[in-house]
Order: sequence, then C-alpha cells, then structure tokens
Amino acid sequence: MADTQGNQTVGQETLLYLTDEQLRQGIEAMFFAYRGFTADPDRILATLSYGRAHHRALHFIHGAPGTTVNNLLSILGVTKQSLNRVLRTLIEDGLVESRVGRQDKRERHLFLTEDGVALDARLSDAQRARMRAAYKQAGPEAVAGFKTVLEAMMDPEMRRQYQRLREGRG
Amino acid sequence: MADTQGNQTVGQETLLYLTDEQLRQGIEAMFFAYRGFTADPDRILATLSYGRAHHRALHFIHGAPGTTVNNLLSILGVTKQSLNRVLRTLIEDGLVESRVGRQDKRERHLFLTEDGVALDARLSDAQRARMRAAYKQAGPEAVAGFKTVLEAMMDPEMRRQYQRLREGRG
DNA sequence: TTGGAATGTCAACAAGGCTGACTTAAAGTC
DNA sequence: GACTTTAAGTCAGCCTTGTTGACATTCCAA
Repeated sequence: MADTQGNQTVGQETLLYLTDEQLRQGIEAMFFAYRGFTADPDRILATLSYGRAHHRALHFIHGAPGTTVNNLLSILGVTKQSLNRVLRTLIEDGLVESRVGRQDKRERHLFLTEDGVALDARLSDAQRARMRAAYKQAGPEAVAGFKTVLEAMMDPEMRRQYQRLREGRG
Repeated sequence: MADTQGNQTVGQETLLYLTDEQLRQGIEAMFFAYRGFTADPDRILATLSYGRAHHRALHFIHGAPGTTVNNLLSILGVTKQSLNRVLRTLIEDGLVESRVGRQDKRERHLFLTEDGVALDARLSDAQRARMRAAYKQAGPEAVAGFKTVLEAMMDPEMRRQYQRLREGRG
C-alpha cells in the first residue's frame, strides 16, 4: 500500500520513506518561514534602534515576570555578556526593571515596566497577526502537526525549556 | 460544538479561536526549533571558520547549479556586498566556481566544485538527520501540517521563491 | 553611442554573538 | 570565621554577517 506521498503502510505501521528532496523542502521551508516570522517585529525594532535580541528579552521577561538573569540566559542560550548589553539598554531606557532578590540577594529579578509591556505588546501583536493568519489559512490539524514537528526538532534541553514555559503559564 | 482545542464547528466551517497563549506557544516553538535546526551544521562550520551564511550559499548553489549572483541574492535576501564577502571566500577556498555567462557575460554562474559538494553534503547530512528524526517521530500527517503552516507564514515573495525552487527540482 | 544593468570592490559602520579576565556581593560549607 | 562557590555585572577585544554609500568595469540594448 503506497500513498501519493510515497509512504507505505505495512500492518499498523506507516513507514516513512523520507527522500532527500522531501527533507530539503522542509529545510528550505524553515529558512523562508523564519524570515517571515521575524520580519514584522524587525521592522518595528529598526525604527527604535533595537534589535531582535531586545525583542527576545522582552518576550521572555513578559512570559515569566520575575525571572532571574541566569534563567533568562539559559532560555536564550547566549552568554551573560551578550545578554547584559541588551538588558542594560532596556533598563536604561526604562523598559525593564531589575529588582534585587529577597531570599537570595545576589539574584536580580526582571520585570517589564509599563513602557516595556507596551513595546512588547506592539511587537507581539505584529508577530501574532502573521501567526494567526497562517494558522487560520492552514487549519487546526495543520497547526497541531506544525507544533509536533517543531517540538521534535528542538534540542532536548530546549524542549524542556519550552515545555516548562508552557506549564508555567498552563 | 466545541472540541478540546477550544475550536468551534459551525456548519461546515471550523472557527479557530486562537488565544494569545496558543499563538505564543507557536512563536516560542519557532524560536527553539530554529535553534535546533541550525545547531548541527553550526557545529561543523565552527571547526572550519565558516558561518551560517556560507552554508546557505552552498545549499542554494547546490540546489540550483548555475544560478546567477543576482538570483542567489534575491533568494537569500541579503545585499550583494554581504553575499560577495561570503562568496569570495568560498571561491578562494575552491568550494565554489564562478563562470562568466555565455549569453550575458556580465553574469556569473555559480557551481559547487567537488570540494564544495563534499562540504555541502556534510552540512546537509547533519541537518537532514535531525529533520528525518523529527519527521519520523511526528508522523506524516504532522509533517504535512508543518509544511502547510510554514508556507503560510512566509512573505509572498519568499513563498514564490520557495515554490519556484521546488518546481525547478520537481 | 549612450544609458542602464549586472557585477565587483572599497570603506565604514552596527548588531549581536563570542572569549577571557576581573570585581562585588551574597550564600553555602567546612 | 575562613574559604569556596555562585550570581551578576563589567571591560576589552574579536568575529560574523548584516547594512549604506560611492565608484569602476563590463557589456547589452535601444
């Protein structure tokens, strides 16, 4: 039993014959889609002389208010020097607030200020509008498949981060 | 009729109630998955003092041998100065060959040399291995959905590029 | 023959990664 | 109490890869 995709069903199991061409399409789809994914917020950021790194910081601080610098570091997967440069400008510009920890005073807990929330919303709205359009066009089954494949593509450590974030908001 | 995803079916149509949380998950999935997507070739590139830009050039020259610089430019979406820097090192290192056009001698047609093919294969193998694993784990329906959503997420111009490349290899 | 297109090149700059070295403060441990 | 470890911040310098702007060359086409 072979379907139009070139897959075969043997008993209960569907064996995937993944040709190089099919995988290549997936690779190129990721490349082109990621560009679209970042295009809208990038345009906004450019007018503010911020970059993608600022957007990422805002996004994850918004999603986990009070997160520590170390925690943010491991989510973003960059060095503290790299994050610090971004974080410093966000704090200077009054978009992020850094509060000394109460139990552990070495830690800094990060929060968005009112302005930070506003910018994050502007960036997120732009990005979500495109996601929403894509989701609507593709339909709910495609969306489920989309998330399944993306999750399978992550490094195990990143998958843990991803799931932890979801649960934290669950 | 509401399903577990919070969607409703009214007549033939499924209305998607896309909550911010659902969209947010998609955004984070893209972020973490893209990191995984590039991680394996990045490790190889680092040992060769090449970067992602070199990989992309090799990938698309491999996929469309004889492509012109201008064509490559529009696929990659960078400036000619930026591409030129990368292309120059690849040519110097004997991975890419640039041939003056026969009809239009202003154009340069780009080809991978034997060494270029070898490096592209090494990088592609690493990237495809992860894709293949993800595809196998997720199953064929998920893969179809994955591609549908990614395609819907692209800028129209990039979607045209993507489809043109597929057709070219058809 | 002249204008425009495709290409290449030089210079300068910026974002955002990286490493390494070092400080400060707090927490934990022996 | 002394010592070690941890969290965070900072400074300096480097790399890749993107950008703009200016300009030369080549050559097709009107």
